[in-house]
Amino acid sequence: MTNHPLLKDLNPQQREAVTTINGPVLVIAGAGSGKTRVLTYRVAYLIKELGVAPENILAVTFTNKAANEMRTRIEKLLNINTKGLFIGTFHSICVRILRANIEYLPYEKNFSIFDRDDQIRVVKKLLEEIKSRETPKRLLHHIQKIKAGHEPESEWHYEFYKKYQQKLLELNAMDFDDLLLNTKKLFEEYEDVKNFYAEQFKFIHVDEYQDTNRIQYELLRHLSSKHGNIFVVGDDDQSIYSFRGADIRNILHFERDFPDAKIIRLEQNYRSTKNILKAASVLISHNTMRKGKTLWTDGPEGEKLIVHEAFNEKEEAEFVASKIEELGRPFSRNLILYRTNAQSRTFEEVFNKRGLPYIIVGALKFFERKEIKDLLAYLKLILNPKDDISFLRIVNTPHRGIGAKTIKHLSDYAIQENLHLLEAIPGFVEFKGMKYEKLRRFYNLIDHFLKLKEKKEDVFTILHALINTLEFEEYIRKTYEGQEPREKVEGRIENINALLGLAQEFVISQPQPTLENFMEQIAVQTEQDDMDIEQKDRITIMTVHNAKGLEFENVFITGMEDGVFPHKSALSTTYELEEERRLFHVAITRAKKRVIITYAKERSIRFGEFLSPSRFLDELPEDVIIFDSVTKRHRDIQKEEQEKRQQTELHRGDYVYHPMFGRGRILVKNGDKVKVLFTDGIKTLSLKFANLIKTR
DNA sequence: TTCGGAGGTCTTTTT
DNA sequence: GACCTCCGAA
Repeated sequence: MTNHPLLKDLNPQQREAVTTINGPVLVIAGAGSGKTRVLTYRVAYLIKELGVAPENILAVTFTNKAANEMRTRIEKLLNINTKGLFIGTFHSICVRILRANIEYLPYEKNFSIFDRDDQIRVVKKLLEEIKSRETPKRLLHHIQKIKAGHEPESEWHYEFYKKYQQKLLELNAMDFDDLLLNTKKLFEEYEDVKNFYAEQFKFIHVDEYQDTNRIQYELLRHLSSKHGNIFVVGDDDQSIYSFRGADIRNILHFERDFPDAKIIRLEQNYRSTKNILKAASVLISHNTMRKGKTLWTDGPEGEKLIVHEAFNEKEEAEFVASKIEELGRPFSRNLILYRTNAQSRTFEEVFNKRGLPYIIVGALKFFERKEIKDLLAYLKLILNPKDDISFLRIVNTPHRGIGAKTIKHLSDYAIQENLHLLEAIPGFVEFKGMKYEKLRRFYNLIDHFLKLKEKKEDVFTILHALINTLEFEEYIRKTYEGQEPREKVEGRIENINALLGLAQEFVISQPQPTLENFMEQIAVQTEQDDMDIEQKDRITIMTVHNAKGLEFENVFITGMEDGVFPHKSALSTTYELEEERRLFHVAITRAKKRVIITYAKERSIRFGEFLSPSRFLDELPEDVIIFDSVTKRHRDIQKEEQEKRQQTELHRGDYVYHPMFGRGRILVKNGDKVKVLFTDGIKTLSLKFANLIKTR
């Protein structure tokens, strides 16, 4: 059996992982150790070699993209159709289960799924009624914490959470957390339902186990309660989602939670050079909360990691651009990473100026674009007329002269009559008279589409008619022309067509292309994934979080300053700081050949304040990194300065050093202000901000 | 009553 | 720059 052709391209540990079928298995898979391969081969092995029916296999991935990739790979490997196989994210699988068992829940089958934006709107709406100093974002954070099983911070927070849940129920809507929570509740309250799924899923696989949260863990316990064949893959050193409730203890305590679990370590790395691995290993060894493992490779030693100091973000981007030009084509070998999305802008500007092709992944995802969200809000309202949040979003988009006052009056009437906003319109107009003709027209518009939906028209027909009726393209043109460059406006139009294309594809590929089924798929599909399949030769730019699972020849890790990376909000506790370190570890291990790290002395988001290099840079082993010449000079000078202990008093006539202007001499000193003669002229500087260093 | 412009504030990561 | 609030014009 171990000679099966499927197994010949696996190393001994990978093979063991693939062929250990019964009972709980934890695979600790370091970066680049072939964990995706193990997962796909295992599923293939189950089907092909052991004759397991695809519908008895469940595979949970972290993103929809990963799910699609896995499915494609298995199909290639086995040359079969994987229709019956359950592959998806926790959220997409839960939606399927909820919809199939909706009669047990206080929701209707056409429930809306609220994303973060919708959630904020709900919280805001509730806040209007109560006066509070809390911001919607903070409150939402509290709500999510409570849902994740944390103790509420106060009775008041708990009360607010209850109100929020009540509101969602009224709107026939669930947020992302509810999808998981309600599934869990369903399993706990109806044993038959639980047993049905626990019976069906004889073999359970979970990818990225280090980033599962408590609810997901509990769901897995329920699902594995019959057969106990649970196979999880993860890397505690790559756990980077605790802010969203991921609980690293799930992976750290796996053996305790699932007794007799088999642990398999994949430590051979097939991706990076020795130098890169060494940097990553030494860095991560500073963490205390880890299972501990050592990655090794047969590969070459490779180049050292380069560190470059830039004066500001502009120069940082210029440096990266020059380096990429120097390395030459193909550009697609290069990945640029940063900690926060806000850092993307400078790269965009500089690359545009130089004519370098690039793609920013995830900055503004397809389904988060305004024009797409507006259209989806129409579809959501048509699907679920109780969805007041979507109603409010589009009642005056495109503009139809329905402003805040009108809405307020309608809303008062709706509350008084205990109706939802849309259904309140006819009565309200009758009651208040012709003044509200515009509302009536809006009602007729939606009503028309409700009828189309009831006639079971397909989603393409509905969306197409909607875009035409709204004259949506003209609206987009009118709104943005003159405001934005032409390509950007055309981009918006293209987005609309892309959504239409998606609907068309759905109609062709699905046996029942109803609005309901389309929205089910769309709601949990938050990436731009399939929208951008074109293979072009361009640089990839994204956050480190987005880079998980990817690999590139050259990786630029930018913005390595204290306060940016590690982020300033994560400096106070060891727990948070360790997560930032794992994040940096993820960044480094994306690289196959080269790692280039940059940091800036100044950044416009924190203007006037000079930044210091990230503390993580000091944790990298000295023998595998080199500072480029400019950086080295700056660092030497700073070191010298530190040795001399705190800044010496500066006087007229002193020689000084400035990070951008270089060496100079103080001509005039007046309190905090100094005039300094540099090689390229006289500058007036503030001692507080300029960070002048006395040299000589 | 609606709507657009001006001016102020804040900015982590995402299924 | 995204988002909010405030204010004056239509």
